[in-house]
Amino acid sequence: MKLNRKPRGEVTRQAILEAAELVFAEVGYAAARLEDVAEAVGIRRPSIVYYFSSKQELYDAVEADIFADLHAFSQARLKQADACFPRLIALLDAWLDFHVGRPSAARIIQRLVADVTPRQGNPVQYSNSALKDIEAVVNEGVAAGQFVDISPIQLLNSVGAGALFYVCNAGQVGENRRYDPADPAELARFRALLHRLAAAAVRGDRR
Amino acid sequence: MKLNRKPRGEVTRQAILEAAELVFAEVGYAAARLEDVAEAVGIRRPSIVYYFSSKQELYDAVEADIFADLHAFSQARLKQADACFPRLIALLDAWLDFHVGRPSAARIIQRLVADVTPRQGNPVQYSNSALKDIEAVVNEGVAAGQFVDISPIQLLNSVGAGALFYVCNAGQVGENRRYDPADPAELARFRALLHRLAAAAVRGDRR
DNA sequence: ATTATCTATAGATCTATAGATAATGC
DNA sequence: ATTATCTATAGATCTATAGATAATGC
Repeated sequence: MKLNRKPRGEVTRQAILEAAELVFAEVGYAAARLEDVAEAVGIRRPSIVYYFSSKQELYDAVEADIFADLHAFSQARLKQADACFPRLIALLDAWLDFHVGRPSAARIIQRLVADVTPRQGNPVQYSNSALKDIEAVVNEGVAAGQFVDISPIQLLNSVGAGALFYVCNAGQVGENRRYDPADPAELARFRALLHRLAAAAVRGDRR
Repeated sequence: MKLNRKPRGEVTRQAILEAAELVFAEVGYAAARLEDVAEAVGIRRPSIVYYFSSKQELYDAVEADIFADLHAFSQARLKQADACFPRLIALLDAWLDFHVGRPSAARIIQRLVADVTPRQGNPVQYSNSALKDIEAVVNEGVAAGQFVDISPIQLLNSVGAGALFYVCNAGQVGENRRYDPADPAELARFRALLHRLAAAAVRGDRR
């Protein structure tokens, strides 16, 4: 049989995927040049086609990879929390840590949100797992009577958006406001802020 | 004298600016085609050059216009509030209402945040006014001892990001989660949520 | 033999530019 | 005369494709 389809090329394939993520993140799909991806990998541009038959297919693979990893990362964190609110915090922390550790993923998602018609017809083809993650956690809390009645999407758009902005905006706010999102003190401060916001979002106004 | 530089062409110039904002918002700078801008205006592509000498210059004009309008809109709202917290709310509401009323502007800013090196060297060339607006309001509240000690940029990245996401994400969350950001009930709910978050952000954890 | 990578080039697309022409206002 | 718009085209870029060639593993 000739089904052993995991030979040496797998290394190249993975290298292309990683390089492509960086390039797409930096300049976006349209401005991204396969030439740059190839150069980063150390191969010639047409060799990419051996693994990904088109630019779109390569981009799709990158996006699919990001959301698969984000989902797996989130689920691992969620396993460590039982109660409703700690689970929400665990998910938000997972997103924050994921994006801080992989800013290229954050930028790609940030661009995805900006697009009017992403994924041609099915905008959540790859992102659906993340949406379902937060829906599950929020609905669970609401059902248990521990959260006020809040829409998961509204929570996503407010508190959830924070992790992306925190990572993407670091170098965008001008020379004198620039910060390092991975700096422990800076990150701890932002995390504490997000936790306070999450509490305010689901526990209602208790002032 | 021949300095009366505001003739009939002004109408065309404005039309180009508006059409360009829509096109850039929809697909981003690189994928935007001047052909589409021209078509929307009802002129031929090369005529654009009579008003804007290059694609980049046209884009810059769009971005400058957006931030100038956002700043003016914000200042008008801020005039109506005196106390520190109401001023913060006034600013956040201004941003929310501005983006809801002009989603193309929201998308362009959303893309701006995703870019790694926007504005080639000076990323805040046009956005600085917005950053200064929120800095002023936050620092004012902190100085008056009415807000906890919070970084304006962290507030921007958390609560401030919400307005953009709320507008941009409306059609991106899948068929069954889609919403209309301009729907009064939906908007009122989101606004109330943002207000709660703003309170939690600046007033600290008072539970 | 199969897998992986390369050279060379066709084809598509878009911006920018040159230069002609039409419309408008004194 | 000045202002505004058009036609036609050069030039730059990038992706996709065809087809050759090299490297690897039985």
